[in-house]
Amino acid sequence: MKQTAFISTTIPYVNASPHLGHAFEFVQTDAYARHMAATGMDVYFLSGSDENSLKNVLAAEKAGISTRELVDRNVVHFEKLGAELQLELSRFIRTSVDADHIEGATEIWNRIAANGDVYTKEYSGLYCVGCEQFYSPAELVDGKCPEHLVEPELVSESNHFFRLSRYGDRLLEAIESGAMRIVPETRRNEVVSFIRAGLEDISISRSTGRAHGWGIPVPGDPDQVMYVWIDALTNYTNALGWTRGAEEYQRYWVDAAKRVHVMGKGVTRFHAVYWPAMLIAAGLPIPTDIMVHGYITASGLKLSKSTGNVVDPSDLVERFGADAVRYFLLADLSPFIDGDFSEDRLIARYNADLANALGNLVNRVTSMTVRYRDGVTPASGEPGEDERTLLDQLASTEQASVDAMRNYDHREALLRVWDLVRRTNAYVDVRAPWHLAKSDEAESVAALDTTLHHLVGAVRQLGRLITPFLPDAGARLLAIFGDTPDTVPGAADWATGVEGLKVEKSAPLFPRIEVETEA
RNA sequence: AGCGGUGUAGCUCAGUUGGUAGAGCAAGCGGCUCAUAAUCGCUGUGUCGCCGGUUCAAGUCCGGCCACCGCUACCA
Repeated sequence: MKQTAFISTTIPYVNASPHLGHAFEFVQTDAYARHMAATGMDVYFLSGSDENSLKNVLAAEKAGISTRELVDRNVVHFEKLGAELQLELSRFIRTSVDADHIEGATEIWNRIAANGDVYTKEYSGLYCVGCEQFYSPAELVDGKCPEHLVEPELVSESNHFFRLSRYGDRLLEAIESGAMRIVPETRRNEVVSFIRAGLEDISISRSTGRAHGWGIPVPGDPDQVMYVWIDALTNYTNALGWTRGAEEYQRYWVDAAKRVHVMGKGVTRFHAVYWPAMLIAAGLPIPTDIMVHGYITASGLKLSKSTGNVVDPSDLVERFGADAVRYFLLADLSPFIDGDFSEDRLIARYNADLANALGNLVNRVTSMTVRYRDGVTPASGEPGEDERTLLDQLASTEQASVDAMRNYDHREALLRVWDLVRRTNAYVDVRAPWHLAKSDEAESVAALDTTLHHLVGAVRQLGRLITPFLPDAGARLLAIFGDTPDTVPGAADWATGVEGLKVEKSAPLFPRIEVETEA
């Protein structure tokens, strides 16, 4: 029986087009999901869109269209980006459309209420009419809304509150016992100190009027709609159909070995505090892993529409391909802290690692196999010291890569895979097959056979190892040998099926990206 | 302000429990020709942010300082 796992991205607002940050989270999460699957787990990978936000309502009004229209129009860009980046999604959930989401959010609300954790309270705050949102005094600049530069009004409203204050100890226990792991450490520290400072209850509803009638109604209170905490966060379990007795919920949430949420640093608290507290209140299992990534700047500047510093990930995929974009995001950026994007860096990475190191390796190996052995991988002779060195590298690469991914460090994992790429290129030079091919002596013939056998074996393993990160490239590489990711054995059995593999000369896996140099 | 973190080769970063500073990229030199002008080997005198302390020995522990970043609630 396979172990099961659940993993999710956050669900972005769809009030604008996706930017590179969304692509980063998508690709990271996809790599984690594929890697877990590659290690034998049965994985459910969820993404979706947060459509009930007031921001969408305001964006629609500005555009002069209905909220429904805006949301339907924008969500397409996100789904399209997911497809372009080759995400292996189990589902893309839409919070304003999907009936099981609305049902699930309602049911969670009822469960929390039944647990005595919902109550009504007058909430008053400083409200900016222009922004249509409340500000805390700390957020104001000279007592004024930073956006509109007007003093906000003191507005009161009766809201439903969730007794978050009751859950501090249980959350700390979950974190400290390791039941809920927060990665990286620094985010964990932040969460712990936040909880230690004492939790206050949070408002979980808005007046229907203020929400412009957009949102999921609060059960038994038509004057209120659910606020984002319950509405958006519950998508994770709702997607699994938990209110409908769905087998998927049991399998991928309750019985799962891992329940992983991947998110940007800005929403850590909601996922590491509010959400698990609600789950505990509702009697559902809490996530096992909270993975927090950083933000991306572009050429040192914050991504922002106002500065015109926008990087459109779809455009990058179109120009450089999904492999190049995925590789840059996964190999060049830290999984945990802010990173910087520039086209130069993407191209440099692509050319150095994909085109030169790996792509050329595949090319030289296939070329030699075709030239010296008519494209049929020979049986190996007696392996020697050079082969042992190569195989040691294969074993340690496999292990290091798995260890790194266990800690969500995709950059480290790829770095280690490329150790094997380099080692394999070095092996070619040490063995110099082109010299061996010049002699008909039995010894040389056997040495060449042994060399080609190990080269094909190593390259095939590389195809398997890169597949979770670069699914398309992995598949294309393996196709050269008539393999698919499923037909390649693990590192320990690398030699299985190598003898007799037919190899055809093929076009370069990763054509170099040529940059015209300025005069 | 409180709490947490970062500051290591031109660039991006590793550096377990203290023991003569590392990787990749870039750059230079040499080799090879199977290969996408690719590849392989060799090459770094780096004040390990600054000052002081502990120690036979500190990037690695302690104190102070400087710079930058994150969190401190209903705001990605």
